[in-house]
Amino acid sequence: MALFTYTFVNKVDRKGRVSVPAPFRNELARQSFNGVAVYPSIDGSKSLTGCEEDVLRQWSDTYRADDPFDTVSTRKRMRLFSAVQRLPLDADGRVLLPGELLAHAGIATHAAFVGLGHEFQIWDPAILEAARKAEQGQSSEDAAEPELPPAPGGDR
Amino acid sequence: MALFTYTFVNKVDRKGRVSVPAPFRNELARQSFNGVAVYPSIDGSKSLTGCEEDVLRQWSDTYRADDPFDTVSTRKRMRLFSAVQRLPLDADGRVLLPGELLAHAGIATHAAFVGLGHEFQIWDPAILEAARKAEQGQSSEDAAEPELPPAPGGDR
DNA sequence: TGAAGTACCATGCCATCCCATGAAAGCCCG
DNA sequence: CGGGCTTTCATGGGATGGCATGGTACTTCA
Repeated sequence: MALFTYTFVNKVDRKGRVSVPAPFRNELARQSFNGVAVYPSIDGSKSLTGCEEDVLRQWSDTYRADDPFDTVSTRKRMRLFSAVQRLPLDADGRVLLPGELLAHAGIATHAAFVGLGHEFQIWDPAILEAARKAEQGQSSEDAAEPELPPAPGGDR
Repeated sequence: MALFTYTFVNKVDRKGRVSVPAPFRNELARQSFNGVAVYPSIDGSKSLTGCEEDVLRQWSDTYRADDPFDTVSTRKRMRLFSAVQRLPLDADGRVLLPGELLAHAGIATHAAFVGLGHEFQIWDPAILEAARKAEQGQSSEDAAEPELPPAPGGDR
């Protein structure tokens, strides 16, 4: 299974093309589909989420057991799956981000690929920076959440 | 599980390459990925932390089971994975430390590899020395903590 | 025929690979 | 016990290939 780490900032050209960072590409290459599934992040942030097709399939399987009358499940599935685009990688390892997705994430000239383990997000660098600052301020204010554990395992 | 001990000081060449100490390398060789996972230390010190990639994989596997709508999980994963870089070892047992990581740790010409058991840290030798001194002064003040044993010599 | 999208080609930088050097430690054999 | 040989490491430099990026030609559909 893929493992995405680190944050890479690449340039978006006039046509909306971006190079997917080579380490991410290598992870994606382990699957059959030569590309990436991208959709607006569901955590409400101004960003996109990218992952392998397999991850979506796995989630779909867990929802399959839901009661067909469960409207919450339906709403979640709509939010999750209805906007997913499968973007193929070109010969040079780039994807073409549709204007719709670029607009959602507020991306203009640069895109930050942020590794989140089994998936990753795509941000406008400035917006990402602002979100990080906000997060930091918040966690030091409310002090409800303890600092990230230095040891593996920790507080999950 | 790997066990990292002792402190080694190695040189960083003009390209940013450093030899990982052979004893550390032998510990890392027990896993499948021939490399190290490195990230800015979470304790806030001007240093980097290195560990096995397998540890990251374990973390990622446990997070994968989380509900995609769990925003807390997403925030945690952002903090965990977005700054972790997986550095491959070259044929001579060296890694290339990216400029960003070098800058964070204030490393210029030399890097001190400090064994911490299941993980290790990478410091600029001078900053490490200063941190040890500061620690010593502090612990002699409150006298709660026993003295940190004086580090056995610097560069081999 | 024009515009948009797609495939292909070109370039420059940087990381990776490969080889060489030197020092130190361990080993073998006398 | 001692001397020489071999191996392991750390370190340096040069060359090659990958990767990010920009541009051009071609195709497709309106």
